[in-house]
Amino acid sequence: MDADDWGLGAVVRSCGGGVVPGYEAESPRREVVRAREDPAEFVRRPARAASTPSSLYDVLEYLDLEHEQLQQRAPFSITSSSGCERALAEQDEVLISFPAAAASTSGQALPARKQAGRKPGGAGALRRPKRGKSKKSQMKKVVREVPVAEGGVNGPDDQWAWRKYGQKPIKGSPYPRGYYKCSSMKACTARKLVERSPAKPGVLVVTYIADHCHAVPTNISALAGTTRHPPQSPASDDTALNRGDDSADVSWSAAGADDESELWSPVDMDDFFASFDDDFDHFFEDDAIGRRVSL
DNA sequence: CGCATTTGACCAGCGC
DNA sequence: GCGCTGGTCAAATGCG
Repeated sequence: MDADDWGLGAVVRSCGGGVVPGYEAESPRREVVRAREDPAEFVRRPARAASTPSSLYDVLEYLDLEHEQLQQRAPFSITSSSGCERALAEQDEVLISFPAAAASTSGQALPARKQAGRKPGGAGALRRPKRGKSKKSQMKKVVREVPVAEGGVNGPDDQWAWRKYGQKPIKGSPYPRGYYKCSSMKACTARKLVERSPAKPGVLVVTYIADHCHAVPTNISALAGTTRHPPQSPASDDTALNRGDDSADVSWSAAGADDESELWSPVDMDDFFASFDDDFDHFFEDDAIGRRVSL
């Protein structure tokens, strides 16, 4: 693990919520602002680029803390499937709708489905029981609605390495839901659920569950092999997507459908940050937050 | 050969 | 208490 200094800090913060001595200097907000100021430079530096998602995660955590202000200032809306206040209070689940997506999903409550299903343990008699109190309800969930045009399978800012471990048709939705695990580290419990919004096929609902317990892979190219691309297996594509539902056009399959490139365009950091450029500017600099961003 | 994806089966939470 | 449904596992399969 060639943990980048910032990345490590981010991970530590992300996992434990604590602050590692020496890392606190680089606040997530500052990172975002920095990226905003010079996106090109931000992306140019591998470590920085890789830290983007962490930054956002950190920002999310920060936003959780400042949810009230956020509700009013954030360039994206935050709602919760279980009640905003409660969710924010318990850090239960947060829905983030970015402008582009919000436009098409305004007023639409997220799938907000119950957390049915067991926790770990798996199916089959051979599976480890792992009984006990379900941690699922305790896990932090970050739900994001992302326009398909704005991001790829992994979402607009997702540079983690994900491995698909399942796909299921969701009742009430013509689109199946893909289940992903962080493939960077076995011990990492971070997961991701990707599905299309039933009402808005152009919007992806990405649910991040749990935090990564490791640094973001600094070498992006190294991720190329983690999330395999278009399996080109004519059979697999169809069968996988058509089976169990009639989503014949569901080429979004995280596994990577052939026409994925049409639906999933690479993320342009400039565009990404530009969408809420000014808002963040105000948001972070506003004294109402209580802390001022020092640049 | 190694790794990711596919896919069917299983388990458990939740609603009725 | 039962059935439904979501979530996860792991064998099979395919690709690089």
